[in-house]
Amino acid sequence: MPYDPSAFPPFAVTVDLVVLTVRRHALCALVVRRGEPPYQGRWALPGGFVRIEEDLGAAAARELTEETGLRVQGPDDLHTGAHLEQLATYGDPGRDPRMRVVSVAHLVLAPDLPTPTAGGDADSVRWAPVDALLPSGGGPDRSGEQPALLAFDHSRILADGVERARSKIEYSSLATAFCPPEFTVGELRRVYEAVWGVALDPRNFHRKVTGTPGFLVPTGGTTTRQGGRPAQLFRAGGATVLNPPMLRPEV
Amino acid sequence: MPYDPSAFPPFAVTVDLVVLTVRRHALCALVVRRGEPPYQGRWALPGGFVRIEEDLGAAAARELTEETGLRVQGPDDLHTGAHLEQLATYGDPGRDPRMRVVSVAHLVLAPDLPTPTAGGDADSVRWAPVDALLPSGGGPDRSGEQPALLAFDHSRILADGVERARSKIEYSSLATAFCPPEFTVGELRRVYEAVWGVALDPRNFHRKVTGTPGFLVPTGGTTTRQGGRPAQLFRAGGATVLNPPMLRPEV
DNA sequence: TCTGTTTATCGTCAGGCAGACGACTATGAT
DNA sequence: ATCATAGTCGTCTGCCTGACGATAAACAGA
Repeated sequence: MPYDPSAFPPFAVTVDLVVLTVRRHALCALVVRRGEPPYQGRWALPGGFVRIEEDLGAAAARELTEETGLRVQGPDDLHTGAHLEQLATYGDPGRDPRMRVVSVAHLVLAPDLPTPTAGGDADSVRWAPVDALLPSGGGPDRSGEQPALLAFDHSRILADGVERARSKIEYSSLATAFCPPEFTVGELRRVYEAVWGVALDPRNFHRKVTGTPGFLVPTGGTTTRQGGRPAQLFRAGGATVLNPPMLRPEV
Repeated sequence: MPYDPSAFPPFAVTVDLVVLTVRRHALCALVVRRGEPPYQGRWALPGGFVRIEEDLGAAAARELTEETGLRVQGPDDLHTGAHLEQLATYGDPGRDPRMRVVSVAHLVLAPDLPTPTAGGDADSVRWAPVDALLPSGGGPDRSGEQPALLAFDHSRILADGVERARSKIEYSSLATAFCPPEFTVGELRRVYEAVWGVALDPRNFHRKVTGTPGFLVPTGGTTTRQGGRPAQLFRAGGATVLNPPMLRPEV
């Protein structure tokens, strides 16, 4: 196809955000309530248009800050900000009834936060457990599937983001992105348990994470904020890949 | 940000294709020679504009067929066509000097083919070993890095696609997408060796792949097309994930 | 025909790692 | 003081993998 600059079809390009955190032993996603049609009053993923001179990742980081006040992890503050990565792009011609919109979805993993009411109005943005947003999260049996709870194709995007997070903490140290800068082995285990929805053996988990070089770095301090015996505090180490991986239990 | 349909910035949306195959023990990518500026005469990944009423995956499949004659694996012909999946989206404002182009890159894994001269003119499209296209394929030492050989940011896209293929054959049965419909264990092993650039022990490899349920299904036939003792022929089984995975050797 | 070469396939053995689970430690709550 | 809670250290067993020996079945060439 010869190049014809005057003939390219114009698209709207947006970023949508799957922002995940762990609150009260549950994996939660950030959702905003739509104030206008279509899907008025329904919950949706945060997002917005990409500006004409803006990189995709920068647009995602900007939308994140605008809607939640979260900052993205930079090269400096390696253990404070949230982790952001591109997830996938959704461009079905019918996904937005108004016009042709191609949305570059991004995945954000953030530690638990007081409450996400930074940019927009307070009660139109909130954390929702993903189990409530994706009812058929279980097996491959899709019979009796409920209609999607989220606007547009956002249920699909959320499901893809959750699955990415679930698989990525297997072979990377990304689970620490859900934790505060200093955390205990038990807190990290509860992250895995919430994201995977399973119970893990505390002893085997402790052996695995403390035995993986570069995963955890002890800070020297201890804490009893979880009750029980004081636990050592750790920071995330420099390792980004876990080899061998921490496989989630089957069945 | 309130929605304003008359104010969204218009983008051009394209698909770019990382088409990989294994030829003569080497991982090769499909490249086309550019006939017009910018980057006239340079090699680039195949691709083109997404049509205004066309899904992203459909656009990728269409471009693939137009430029190579390859057909994508459908639900019917499960073992003939090529595997296609979305790779990532590249939208840096400066990636195309002419205008703002957002490219949704796709990854295609195809069996070795006679020659890819279906659509365009013959000598402007060819298979090139990825080692030649990505000289610094080795370690993290990026000093003395050569300028990119491919046009635009296509070297980056190709590198991402190659890395995706290398990691994905670890934990999925996708390596069979590089093989003809019927293949031997040795041929499958040579695929792994070419993609990873390593030598694998034939005995351990044979034990692993034949012992993974659902990976390979014997057809009953044998072949000597590789020389030596006749080898059993297999088809790809129904399994898509390999558990435990086939980890590539370290070091 | 015999021998060497190539590829395929089966076995053996030792080390590493994960799951199951016992035992002990150090806090706070009652 | 006792209990409940959570953390940490060990043990044992079975599975998987890497290293490698041995055999089998074809072809090429002397």
